[in-house]
Amino acid sequence: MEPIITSKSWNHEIESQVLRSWDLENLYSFTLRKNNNNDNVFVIDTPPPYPSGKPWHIGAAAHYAQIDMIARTARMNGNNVMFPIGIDRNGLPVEIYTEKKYKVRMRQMPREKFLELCKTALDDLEKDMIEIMINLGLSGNFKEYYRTDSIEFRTLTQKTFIDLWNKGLIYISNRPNNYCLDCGTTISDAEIIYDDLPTNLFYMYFSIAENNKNQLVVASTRPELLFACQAVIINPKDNRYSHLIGKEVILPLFKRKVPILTHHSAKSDFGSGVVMVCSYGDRNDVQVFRELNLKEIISIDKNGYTTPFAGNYKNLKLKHARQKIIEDLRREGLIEKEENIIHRSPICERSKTQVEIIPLQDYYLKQLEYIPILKELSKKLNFYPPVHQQILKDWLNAISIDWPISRRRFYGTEIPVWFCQNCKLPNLPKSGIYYQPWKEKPPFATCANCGFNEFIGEEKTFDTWMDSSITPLFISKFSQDNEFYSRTYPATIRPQAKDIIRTWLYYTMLRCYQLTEKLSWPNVWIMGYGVDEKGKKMSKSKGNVVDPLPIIQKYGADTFRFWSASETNLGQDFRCSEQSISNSQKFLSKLWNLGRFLSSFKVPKDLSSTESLKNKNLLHTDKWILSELNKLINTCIKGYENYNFFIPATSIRDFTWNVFASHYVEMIKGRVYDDENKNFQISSLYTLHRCFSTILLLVAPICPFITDKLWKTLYSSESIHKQRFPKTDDFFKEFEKYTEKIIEFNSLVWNKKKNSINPTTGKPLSLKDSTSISVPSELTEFEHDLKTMHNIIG
RNA sequence: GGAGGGGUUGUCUAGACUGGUUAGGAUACCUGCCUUACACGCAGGUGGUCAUGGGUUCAAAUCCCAUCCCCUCCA
Repeated sequence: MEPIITSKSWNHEIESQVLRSWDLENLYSFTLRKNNNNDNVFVIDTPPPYPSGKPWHIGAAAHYAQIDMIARTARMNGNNVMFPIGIDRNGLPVEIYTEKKYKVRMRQMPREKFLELCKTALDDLEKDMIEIMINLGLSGNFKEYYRTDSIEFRTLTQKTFIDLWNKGLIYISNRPNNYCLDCGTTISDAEIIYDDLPTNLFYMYFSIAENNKNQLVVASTRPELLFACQAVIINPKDNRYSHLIGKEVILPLFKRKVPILTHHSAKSDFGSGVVMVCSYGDRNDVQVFRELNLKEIISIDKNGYTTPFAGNYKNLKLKHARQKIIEDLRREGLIEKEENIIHRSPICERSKTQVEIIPLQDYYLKQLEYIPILKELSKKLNFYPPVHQQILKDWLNAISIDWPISRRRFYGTEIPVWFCQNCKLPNLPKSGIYYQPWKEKPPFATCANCGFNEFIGEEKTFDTWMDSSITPLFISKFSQDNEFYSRTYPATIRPQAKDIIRTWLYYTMLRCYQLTEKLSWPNVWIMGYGVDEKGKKMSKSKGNVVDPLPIIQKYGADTFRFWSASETNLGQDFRCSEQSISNSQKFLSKLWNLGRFLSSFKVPKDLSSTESLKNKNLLHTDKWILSELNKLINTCIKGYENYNFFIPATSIRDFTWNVFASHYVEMIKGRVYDDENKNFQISSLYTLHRCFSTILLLVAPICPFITDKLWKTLYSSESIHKQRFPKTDDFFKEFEKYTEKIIEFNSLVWNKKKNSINPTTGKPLSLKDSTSISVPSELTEFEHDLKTMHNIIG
């Protein structure tokens, strides 16, 4: 019989045909079965990726490929799988991208216009991501993919804000924040880069208040902030100054008394070991002010001028104030010495000027009081792998302030608040509608507090995590469709990357608990990140980001997916090298060619029935490989139970290539072609197909394209993705013991032939040449197949 | 500075929780082979002080302590 499959290798261009067939069959659609409580609904809280620039990250593509394996695993276990697809589109990265791409400045153009540009940029970036996800074979809901900047999503974000505000969980407060004087705006930590810059370290004389004489030397790089100094600190272990603790010093020039306190952040070996704490020279000052409960003195205004607190030095550009203060200190002999040092300074990513820290009004979501309950809930979370639970645990122990949720940014969900022009108090609208207070009139006429009728709309937007932390609510139609919500919330599993446990995972737990009093999912699956060939994290600034698209186009999605699964264990970082991706292609080729071989032979009818197995009159070689196959099924099921695709991928490859193809197929070749001996032939054909169809089923979640193509070619018109995983049986367990002996014997024969010279050709014996060797007694039951395989005579 | 993860052949990686034959695989390299599925293949081979030092043990890649180095996150 001629093989149905003729091509000698798996052509990944077939993948697009397979994709079309899935679409036509509507294979992956999700609908709740009516009034069915045994629906086995399996909800994946898919991470909505952020289109922040090109190219998309190869590690991210691998991440989504594996999330799809979770969905396919669940389906093959008989679940009704809801696999939503979303795109996260709010926030800062796209603003920066837009500014660069269109060469504009966000604050130097109409807000409306800038938002339009961001949208255009996002649409463009999003297209690429969606295309990659589809081509990767993701079995998600692309027809109704959601965007976090859609009216529906933003309405929900605003609703949750309004609800939490009404519950008293949100407050407005003045707190120090990063501020770029040059750009005239608050900036987030993400916009700060650090640079080692030369500066002067001034050793200044402070006098002890008791006698106004004993002088204490304080070293600082920021003498211009002297007037905002509220304490000097010393390391508690530094015994040079222990006699001064609790006393006061007098500030030079300003003659104000401040206390001498201890704090662990003072480094004894830096400067004189005495540090002045001003509001605010750097991040550490902020922390010390908070921890030592110091009263802040606002030193700089939004325009970069010194405040009236600077006395003689008020209303000066910070630079001028610095010059003047240093001059005066020198003139009065208050400087012991000056040193040139290199200082690690925070720099604004765009203006390249130093970032200042000034207090600004922001919104805060209460989280501190929720930490104890979240700690309890986190114990109930199943982590895959368990080791990463620690990251969440550590974070829950590290949180020290409430969450600042407002940003002075444009492309985000607007904070739905209007301030009364008269009493200045905030007024909130009813939830359920999308509001844009920066350009809209409020949906109410008078102030709830004083009755005045003029308002100013809030211009700030939310931190993007305010949006993305409610994905489990959005996908379950929270507050929209109660029936749907009650059956899809909590979700089943949250798959996500390791580096956003402190943010996405934590914020989702917090927010969903505050809104529903439930844990948003019982299972969390954590993947490591894709690093470059040298093991370093990929980043745009390093320029080592690998674009997944050309790789997928070159090798195909299944190769990419198989590589991703077989590269490293769950949760570990994985190296991305084209070499190893290209190696994965070989396995698909192997699979394809096994299929080609099998496609020459008729498929037995009762292949999938386990019952028929017992009644078959199978030969020993066949029983042996079935015992090994059963071991494989066991291993794979265990791996899939933990959503650890490394285990099935590597064990399937090993079995298929190194046991099934190399030994079993070679052993039974004689029998499958031997039409004279029907019983022997039937036994081998049955076993061949049983093994191969099982392999296809087992690897289907990892390589959905090639398996579906082979499945439909050989076994059924119904897609492999409608099938269940194979079940184990122990019928032939006793044959496992032969594996090692069989491999050993085959190796022995191959070696013997290699080391024997064929007298006519003068070359080593070919594998088809005959030889004489005795089959060991323990393998007597396999003698027929072994002799045919090796052409053993005598 | 704090926390977490890791160091196994030229390169990548399994094994470590639960100590026990020759440390498994992939790739690269070398040698032979077109053998009725596959040269994207088959067969054979070279290559390892399991980071370093110490401890526990009859026995350590594995457990304990210390040190060094790398990566990531936070400051």
